[in-house]
Amino acid sequence: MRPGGRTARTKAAVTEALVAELLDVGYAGTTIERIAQRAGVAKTTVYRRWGSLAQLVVDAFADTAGAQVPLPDTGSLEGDLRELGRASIAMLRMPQLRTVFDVVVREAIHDPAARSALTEFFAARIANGAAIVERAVARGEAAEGTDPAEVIRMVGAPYYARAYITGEPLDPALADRTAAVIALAARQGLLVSGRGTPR
Amino acid sequence: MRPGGRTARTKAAVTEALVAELLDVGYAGTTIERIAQRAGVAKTTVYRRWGSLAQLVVDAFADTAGAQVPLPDTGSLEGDLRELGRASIAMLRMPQLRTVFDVVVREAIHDPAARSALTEFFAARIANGAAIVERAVARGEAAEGTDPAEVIRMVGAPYYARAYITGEPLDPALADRTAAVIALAARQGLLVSGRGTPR
DNA sequence: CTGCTAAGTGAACTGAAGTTGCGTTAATCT
DNA sequence: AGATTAACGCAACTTCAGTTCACTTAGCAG
Repeated sequence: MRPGGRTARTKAAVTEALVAELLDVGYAGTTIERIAQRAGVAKTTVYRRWGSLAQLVVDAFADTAGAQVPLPDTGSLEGDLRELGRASIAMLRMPQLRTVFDVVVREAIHDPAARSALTEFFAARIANGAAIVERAVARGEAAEGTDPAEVIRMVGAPYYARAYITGEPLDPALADRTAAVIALAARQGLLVSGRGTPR
Repeated sequence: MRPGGRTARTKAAVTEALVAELLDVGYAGTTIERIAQRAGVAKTTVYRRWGSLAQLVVDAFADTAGAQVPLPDTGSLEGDLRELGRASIAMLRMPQLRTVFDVVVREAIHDPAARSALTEFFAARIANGAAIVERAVARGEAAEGTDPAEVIRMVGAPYYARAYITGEPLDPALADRTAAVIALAARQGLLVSGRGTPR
């Protein structure tokens, strides 16, 4: 009963109903009872398997988030960082993805399960993006010893800060400026690991 | 009855009880009923004046957040930005302030009242910090036409992104590196308003 | 001092989220 | 195929946040 049986069908049905409900009535209006009804499942089932709405969302996110985004390779560090930034902005603008992401960010503030799902999501993205920086170092566009993780983190920070903290608009042009700033810093050796670098 | 009468006393008592409860049992464990009890007030009163726990927190935040933080003036842009960053990190580490801030950030994701409270809070901080950049331009440390708001925003982004999005640790040393990166970018004219600058 | 009104009180009520117990279905093992 | 067991369904129940309403108190005006 573990692999592709009833369990998997139920999970798929519930997850689909969840996303549909989130889009229809928003997180505030979403209830487990309605999701269960929509998925053609008893609410007991949902409560037993997930326990709460938040955990259900986190679970759905953790499943989806693994999708690898193809890394840009424009030939220059600044170009790659710009593409990376545009991808982040585009992601934050996809309604159905954003809805789920919003919930995870909210829950992560006080729920350890959501926190680790989100942290792992970014850890994977950062690890994935490191190749960009390594190529740049090889080309001499970034100083020897530049910390790849720190570069990728710095590139993403402005978008997320705007979207979730200051609440300011997300303009794709922001990616241009951010890429220029970080590429310059990397070239000048301001992002080498070690001094002034946490961890 | 408007000024310093019963109304004001009630508000003060409830606000104090709110913060105490948040610190004692966390947001998840906090209920309006307990706050009312602790404040020596009927829960009806709280429901009528604030309507929900979230709005109560937002109200408390909006009242407190006006406090002006003294601007650093170290004599150099990088030094000022570093101090600014350290202040942000320190703020995010004060438990009772952080508790309230966490709730506002959470609520801002789906509640317009919390969203505008938070956005206004940062707008004030950014406006306040602009003087640092203007001094730097006057000293020739930043390019003519550098957008003060953008500099301040960029300096803050990494801390908030770490605290609320990626969930990575907040090391005061992060302020050093961030200040160096942004100061360099400002000097090189990468943060002038106009091209590539949203709004 | 007397009356007026905004604000607060307390208790009863409502409704829906979440739980429990037991019977049923469906995948897996031999 | 029959036995086994994990997962699901259903209906009743519990619990508590949030509402309602009739009544009381405190500040203010004339």
